[in-house]
Amino acid sequence: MSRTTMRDVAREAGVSIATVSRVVNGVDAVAESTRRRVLEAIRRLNYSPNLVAKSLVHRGTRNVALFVPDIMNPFFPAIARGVADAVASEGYTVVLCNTDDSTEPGPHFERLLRGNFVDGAILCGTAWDAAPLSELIPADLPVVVMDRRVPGLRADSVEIDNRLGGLMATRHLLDVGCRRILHLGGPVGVSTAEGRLAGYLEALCSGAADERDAAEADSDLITRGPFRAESGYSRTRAALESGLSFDGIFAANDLLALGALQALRQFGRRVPEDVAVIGFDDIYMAALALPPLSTVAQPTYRLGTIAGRMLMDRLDRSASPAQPPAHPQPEPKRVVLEPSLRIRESTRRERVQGSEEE
Amino acid sequence: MSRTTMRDVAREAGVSIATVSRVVNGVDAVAESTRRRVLEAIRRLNYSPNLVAKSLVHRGTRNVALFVPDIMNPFFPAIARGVADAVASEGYTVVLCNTDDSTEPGPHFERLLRGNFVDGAILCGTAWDAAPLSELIPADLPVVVMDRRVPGLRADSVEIDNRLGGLMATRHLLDVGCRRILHLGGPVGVSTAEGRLAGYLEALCSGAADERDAAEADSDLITRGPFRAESGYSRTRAALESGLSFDGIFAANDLLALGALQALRQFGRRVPEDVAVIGFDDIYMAALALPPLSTVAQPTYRLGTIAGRMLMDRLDRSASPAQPPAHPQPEPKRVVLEPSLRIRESTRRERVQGSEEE
DNA sequence: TTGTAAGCGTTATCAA
DNA sequence: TTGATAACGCTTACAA
Repeated sequence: MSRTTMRDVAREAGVSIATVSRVVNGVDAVAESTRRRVLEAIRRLNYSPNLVAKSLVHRGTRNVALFVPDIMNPFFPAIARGVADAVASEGYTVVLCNTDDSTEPGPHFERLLRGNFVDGAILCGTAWDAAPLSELIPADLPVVVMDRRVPGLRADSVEIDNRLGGLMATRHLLDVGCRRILHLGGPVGVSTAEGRLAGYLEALCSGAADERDAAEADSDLITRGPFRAESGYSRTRAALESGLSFDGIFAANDLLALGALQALRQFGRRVPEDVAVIGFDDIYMAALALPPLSTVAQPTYRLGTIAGRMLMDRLDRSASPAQPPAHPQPEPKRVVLEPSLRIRESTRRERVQGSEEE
Repeated sequence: MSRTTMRDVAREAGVSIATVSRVVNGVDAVAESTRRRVLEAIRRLNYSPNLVAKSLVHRGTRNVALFVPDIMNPFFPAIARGVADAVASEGYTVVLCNTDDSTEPGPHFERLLRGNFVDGAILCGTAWDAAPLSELIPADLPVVVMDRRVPGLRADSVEIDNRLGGLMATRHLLDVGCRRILHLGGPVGVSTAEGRLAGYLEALCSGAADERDAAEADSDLITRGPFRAESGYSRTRAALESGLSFDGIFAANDLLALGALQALRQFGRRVPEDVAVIGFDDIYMAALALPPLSTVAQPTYRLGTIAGRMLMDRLDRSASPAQPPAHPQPEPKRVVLEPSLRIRESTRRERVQGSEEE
């Protein structure tokens, strides 16, 4: 009834369990004849080693945990795939957990990380504070944070330059002639949202210094809320109904922008003629939108592979016996990638002035 | 340096390791005073139990494996989420593996299923044969198959009625006046693709019996190939270039349909006026396409939750000590869901005759 | 109510 | 080249 074990194989082959272990792992050197006998017994019994037992001895499952807010959100599958591919090359598999934007690590986190079920973890887009995290994460378990930052957490991180992205988006809108740009911002306190807003403000301020008629940085033009399409829809609708005037929208992500597009269409505003719209992320729906949505692209798959690699590096290091004497753990690494502008129909209109940029 | 164990807690609290186990698991009854001492020691030492060791004793990790072709394919995230939610309610987590349409189970499969790293598995859209699978899958490890069927494998399964879906799609096209319907089929031998094609043929044959001018079932109108957008594009383009005449397209999935839309646009064919197009799956991009794509919707999230639940049921059963005497394992269950027609712009034109169906 | 000790299925050390 | 045997961290009879 139960699965066959090494003991069974040993009995079948008439050798000790230690010898079976040796041939299974290919260590030590076994006489060719016994080796053959053992292999034969393994085949006959259809044996395969129990990795849980192995993990107990080695103190390492070859699993890593990946936490994302929601795998159904089109931003995350490519990241998940990137991580999976990166770690698969070292024989690791990924345990996927949806956090649903919970404000603190849940039971899954506890179970996996503290229960030794994974050797490392990647936190993507989580909204958890550094304090509870640092307390919960075992000292010997490497973690890499991506997308959102977790200020104060001592961990490797990968992200894009969100400020720069916000700057690029807003400058582009200014370039195509927008003067009053509505910002559909992300949640307050979330690093990605804050960065994009900072870029927006920076573009507006430096823009005003130009000779061109100053674009306005009006606090009425800034709204904050969840990164969801409905929120983009309702906030744009509210702006439209309140009679607020604006000729451009910079949405902090594509979902928000898609919602905005819908509201605009409903109110008979033409895009890009009446209002130009740009989003952030470049999820594939962006290219398919009506009209196709300009956006600031993130290299999601690559972000995933980088995070995966960083984790593998830490794992290799902690596995190697030779600890450098100075720091037991090297300083956290931080990689910041540059986003890139993807211009499509939603902002394509004749330039107001100069500034060639294709 | 190493993680704190029960032994440490026992020493700290001045009790035996068995007692610590008792209070951690809340069994047996411990004197309130010692219980408090143990709890206090746990807190001081920041102890949490090692689940790998626990799994070894209990012969069960609370993990299940989910195999999908590619989590980046928009059809799968909702399934993954459905599975995750269903199993999370019983304290299970999911290990995600991308199979990339490999023709046989890879090392991950071996590792996870045979290495006792998961208690069960869900195979979604895999293209593996029953023979290697049944040999590889341990007898005591429940598996549920979804999306594609694996003929000959003794396992629970969840799927939609693909033949019915093909029938509905084709009938709808006939209803809006199409007479020569190009079928962009999926790969040969894949159950979903075969089912949809069968429905297409059935609709055409029964349609011809009507008094209405017979729709043609021309073998030139049937193409087969991978479920990918590029394939839909190139096959449609080839049909267009060869001068083949058709006034409707039934694509075996949305990705194929999206590709077809692109080719049609490039050749100046109007959709739906010149050719009506319908897809299959209802991935969210479908609604955002240009024009919005009619399609046969699959309840993906629900498919996932059902598969997850089926697996949980098997797991509960195998955990319970009371084995029914007759069959050690009850017969495989099979649930087949009905797809539903989602009509959008890509087929919206005046009906040719009767057949109200909104 | 508590402790001792025998597993769970491996690996690894030490003798033989 | 092989075999005992003590871990790995926990659960669970069985005794006390």
